Amino acid sequence: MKIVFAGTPEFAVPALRAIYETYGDGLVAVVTQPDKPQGRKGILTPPPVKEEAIGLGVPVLQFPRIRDCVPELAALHADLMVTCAYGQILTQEVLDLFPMGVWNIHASLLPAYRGAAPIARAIIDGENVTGITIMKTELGLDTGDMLLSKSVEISDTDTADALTGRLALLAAKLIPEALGRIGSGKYSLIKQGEGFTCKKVQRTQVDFSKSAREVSALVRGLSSAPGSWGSVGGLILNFFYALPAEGSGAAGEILSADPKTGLVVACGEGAVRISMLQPAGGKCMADTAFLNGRKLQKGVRFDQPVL
RNA sequence: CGCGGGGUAGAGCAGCCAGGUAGCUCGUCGGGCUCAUAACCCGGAGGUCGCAAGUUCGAAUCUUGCCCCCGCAA
Repeated sequence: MKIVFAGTPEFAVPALRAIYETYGDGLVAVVTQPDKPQGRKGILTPPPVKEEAIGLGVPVLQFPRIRDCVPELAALHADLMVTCAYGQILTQEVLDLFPMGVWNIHASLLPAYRGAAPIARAIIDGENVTGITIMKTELGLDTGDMLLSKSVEISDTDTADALTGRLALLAAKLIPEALGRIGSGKYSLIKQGEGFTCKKVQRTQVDFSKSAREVSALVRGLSSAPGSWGSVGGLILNFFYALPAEGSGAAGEILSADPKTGLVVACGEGAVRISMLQPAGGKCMADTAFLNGRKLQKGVRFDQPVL
């Protein structure tokens, strides 16, 4: 069975590795997004999947638009393709290249959270369970029939990073099993019910008028990318971790800001302790470390987002 | 040449503009007090002030060059 793997970010790396370990040379090529300029200096950075593929010695293909590169893909004469956070929409032409189909690894329990950023969305929404679904890819966005899925619990202290890591490992565990079934031809698919599609998440200014629970979920869901932030006294702070804490006050009011108790900010309902943050120009640090050097006045309020 | 912040003790910062004894908070180590502590009191250790050159009697501080880190934006 000749397999092509299409994926891009860190999330796809364990799955790629699992396929390589199971099928070895059966993994004939890895398709990934082109290197993108990153950072202030615009350094061209290869996506994680590319680096992993090179390490494994698997040929790498990077198409600016995969739909324009059907001949190159066809030349591989592969039997099937696995996609995992590849980052490009496939066309029917692409799908038709693979006799055994194109299969997608998606980080949610479909039909919930189709589309982009399912992991961040699940945390932000306060879900307590999500998972991995492996499904047949069709033209609709994550609407194909499901082969198998497995759930993972979300704790109310989870960050997107942590959850992404766990889901990536689960994906790596499931994909060999899925490919085994597909290879044997003995499998059945389940149709998806009514679902919804979510959009990409953006860097968001925290609205402290929401409840502590919601604020915490937002911060954890966007940590560490694309991030949530707030501004107080002309200072921009990126938030990495926040949990509900004791206290109450006007939304955005700093209830405590000393190195012992940490940074506690009042929300519309309850309060949150922002325990990991990053000042503009600085590194990510604990609130206690931050407060050792920068004094924040108790009672001062964080700016509310302008709508 | 996209805009901007920064590099001073293990951590986070002040000091720089108006050169002249290396400071603060936290941590750490030792001692004291307390039934107790995110408590308090006393004491100690710990620093090539990013690197190099220059100006000067004297540079963390002024000048020039270089290295590194980071926030936005893309």
